[in-house]
Amino acid sequence: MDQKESVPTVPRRRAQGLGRERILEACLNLATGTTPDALSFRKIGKELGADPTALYRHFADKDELLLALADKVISMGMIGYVPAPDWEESLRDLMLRIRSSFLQYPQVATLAALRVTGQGGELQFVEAMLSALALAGFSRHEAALVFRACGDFMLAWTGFSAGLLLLGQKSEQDDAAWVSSYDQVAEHDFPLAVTSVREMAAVQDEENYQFALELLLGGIAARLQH
Amino acid sequence: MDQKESVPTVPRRRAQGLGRERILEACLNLATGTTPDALSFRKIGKELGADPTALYRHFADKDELLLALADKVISMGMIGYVPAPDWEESLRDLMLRIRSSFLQYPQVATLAALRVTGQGGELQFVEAMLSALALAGFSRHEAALVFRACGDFMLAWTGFSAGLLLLGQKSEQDDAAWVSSYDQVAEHDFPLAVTSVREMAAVQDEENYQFALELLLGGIAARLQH
DNA sequence: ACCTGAACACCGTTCAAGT
DNA sequence: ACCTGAACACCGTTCAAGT
Repeated sequence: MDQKESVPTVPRRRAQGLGRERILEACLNLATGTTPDALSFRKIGKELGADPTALYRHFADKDELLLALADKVISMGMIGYVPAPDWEESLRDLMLRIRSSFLQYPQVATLAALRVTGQGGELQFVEAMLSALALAGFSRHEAALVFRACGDFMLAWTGFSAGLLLLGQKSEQDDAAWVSSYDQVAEHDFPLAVTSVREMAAVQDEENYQFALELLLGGIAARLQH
Repeated sequence: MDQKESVPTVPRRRAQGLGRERILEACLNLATGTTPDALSFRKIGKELGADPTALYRHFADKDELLLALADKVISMGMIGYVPAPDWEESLRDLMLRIRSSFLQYPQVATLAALRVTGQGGELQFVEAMLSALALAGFSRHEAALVFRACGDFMLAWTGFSAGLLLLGQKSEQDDAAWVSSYDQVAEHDFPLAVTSVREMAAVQDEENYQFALELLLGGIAARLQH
């Protein structure tokens, strides 16, 4: 009630100050979409209406900014998650929702897929995964191994997919070149490759991930029956 | 025998000319090791004793150079491959040998894991994979789906692993930070994560890939039994 | 026909200077 | 306490000029 605390707690106080939260918001805005280098300091600065180097006042370097962004993206992906009665359903849900959250911000996904944030969102995800694996009946040791396999499977493939999104039309050119180059190959030398190239090139990344995920989950289930 | 053709065909003719082969060799030399940006045009030029921009005389751009490099690496990985009597053994072999060939040149792996070379090495790999899947009894359509799942699993994870190699000690710092940050978390809130973090962090990437690969192969085998 | 070197538009990061 | 702007050492790529 005195002069110091009389400033009302309306959200717009210190609106022109930078602050970590405002910076992270601006970064997520920029990271929607598939522009490579969308997250350069110069572009973030422009988005914020501030000098690029002002960011160093709030984050030690690009790395720290990136990890904070990544954890935010994981947290957003965990919103609304509820464990299913079936452990396999929970695993599937987790490995789809974090992936799709990352793919909304491809630039964050490519840069942070191989990093450990060590922060809240990641903790939620890890706890949920381990909980599902415990429910499945895995021992603590086995659960740790299966978690790493699943987690890195998801992160590796998500980084891969995000890279494809950022490649954009270059990736489509690759697929076209795949078909046309195999068409010029002697069918006698590579009969299976030449016959199947169209079918293989037609597979879209998202269905491919889901198919591989089912294979992986199938392998995990098979492992439970000794 | 006349003056034009009298130059002996010893290997050292046009030794100072650049040529695609010499450039590719120099690139592979530079790409051994885990230096990020080892394959910049300026560094390649230095390695060759030529101006960086001279490369544009032999490759349209960095992309074309990269695809040629990637295909060379795949070809090297296929050397000595012989199909096993067991289809599962062949798949495993292929998905380990191409990975390990790429990981000898991490810089090539990160840059080219999500590209299609459309060239000879890739053709050999694709044909060998499809051949193993046909032996397993998969239909043409199913084989195409399983190939894409296996191929992209291998490429995605290999790109992931190469990225870890290039991160170097930063990646080790991440693992250390993983353990220490979870140690500061209330065990009541995240009991499983806090209990298992050491065990999870201890898993090495190579064993992790091999474990996940076995799960995937298990899932494929399970799928064959309807 | 092939190579050179200056130049352009970008990076992340540092640091002295401003307010 | 926070922000600015010039500077540094890098990128890939283009282009006029050399031989």
